[in-house]
Amino acid sequence: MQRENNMKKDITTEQKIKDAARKVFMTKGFSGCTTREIAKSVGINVALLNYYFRSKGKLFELILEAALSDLIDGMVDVFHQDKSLEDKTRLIIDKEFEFLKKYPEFPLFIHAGLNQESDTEMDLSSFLGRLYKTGIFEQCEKAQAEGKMRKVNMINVTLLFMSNCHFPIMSKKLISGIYQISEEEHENLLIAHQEIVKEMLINYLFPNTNKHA
Amino acid sequence: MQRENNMKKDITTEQKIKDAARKVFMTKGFSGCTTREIAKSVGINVALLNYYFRSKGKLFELILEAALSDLIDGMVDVFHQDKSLEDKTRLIIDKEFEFLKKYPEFPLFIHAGLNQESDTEMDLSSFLGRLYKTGIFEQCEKAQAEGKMRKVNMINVTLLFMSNCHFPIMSKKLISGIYQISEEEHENLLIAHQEIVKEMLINYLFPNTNKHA
DNA sequence: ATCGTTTTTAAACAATTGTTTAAAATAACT
DNA sequence: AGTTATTTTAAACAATTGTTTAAAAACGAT
Repeated sequence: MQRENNMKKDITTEQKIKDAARKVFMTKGFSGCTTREIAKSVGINVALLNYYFRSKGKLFELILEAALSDLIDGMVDVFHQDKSLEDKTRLIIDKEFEFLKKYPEFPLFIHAGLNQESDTEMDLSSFLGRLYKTGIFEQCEKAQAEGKMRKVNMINVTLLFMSNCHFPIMSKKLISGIYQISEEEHENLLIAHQEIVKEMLINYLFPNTNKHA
Repeated sequence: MQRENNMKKDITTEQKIKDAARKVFMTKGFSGCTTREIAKSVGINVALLNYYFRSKGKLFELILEAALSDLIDGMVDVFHQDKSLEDKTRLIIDKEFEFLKKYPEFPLFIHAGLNQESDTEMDLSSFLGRLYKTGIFEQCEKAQAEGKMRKVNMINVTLLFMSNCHFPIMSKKLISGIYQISEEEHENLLIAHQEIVKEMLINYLFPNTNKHA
């Protein structure tokens, strides 16, 4: 009965901790930060952190799982719409770039987080069901059977999308470090890249409907 | 004069530490491991670690820099050859996949490592020169002027290559977790993906010379 | 063998870590 | 009001952290 009755300060302490933990974990990683750091950023005592969540690890697991859920949510939102696969492709790339520009630490956090967990392997199987329910796989199968979409395994398709959306964001330091470009130049780079990825993926996945140039 | 005279046990202690540190840092990250853990894996005392390298941070910086150098080396090797851009494309993708399958932690280590350094921002400018000296940029410029290569900024090209080679490897846990596939299935997935990436990038970058299907 | 240098170790350092305990403050309920 | 349950805190906990100090061991040259 911790959640039901907080109408006044509609942001509960538990939620405040989660928010702060998310921010800190995202930027510094699990072992890169301390519980005291999180507590301080909320303005509470360290012990309160273990009062709500049992341990640092449990809290981290919670944040990571929520982040993964957000990731799937973004895809599900688009898949669920009544649009052509080409439109969905453009839409999902735009949404992904927009989201990731806002939270650039997201991809690195996810992957580093999944590799950190030595004890409990996180169960990701539930996410597949949510994707299935959008009907995206059937839509692709149908398009592939009709020759409108290239016959590529859906896991490979997923990989193509994620690779070309997530990596450009997470490689900011490497790319701008090697090519010696400013913050602003990197932003423009990403804007251009977003269009490149859209065209490349559409050309590759739907070659027949898009013979141009 | 630490290096010159070790003909007997041709692997010096300093090098043994570096090797062990590389392995540990790669899999656990900077703050995910301890100096004692590294020392133990070498079979030496902790103090010896600070005797050769001044601190944990210094050692990490060294390892990270070496890894980045390896990354560039792989590209330089291919760029330097006397081959068509299409051939170089295929070659570099094959090499990259081969290398990354051997060291799957590599991409995550690089990016997490670059984001860790709060104190000293690593200088990556030297790498650009090594790429320039291969003549790859001129070769691309010429091909672009002749209409043989799509007019895309070279940084975007770099991004396309790295995205599609590095991300598939580093996302292993996420992908095989969501799609519930085994180790072996993931290996096959990567083998298929390698070909997909090759075809997609060549089709996109060299559209005129490769109109097929 | 002996002396000086380099390499390696054991031990200790102070600081920080995640977590727990017990008490205080706040809120809820009657 | 008073009593109970919930929330929050201060303090302490044992363990671990990166690093240093001083001594020992191994080595090289004479």
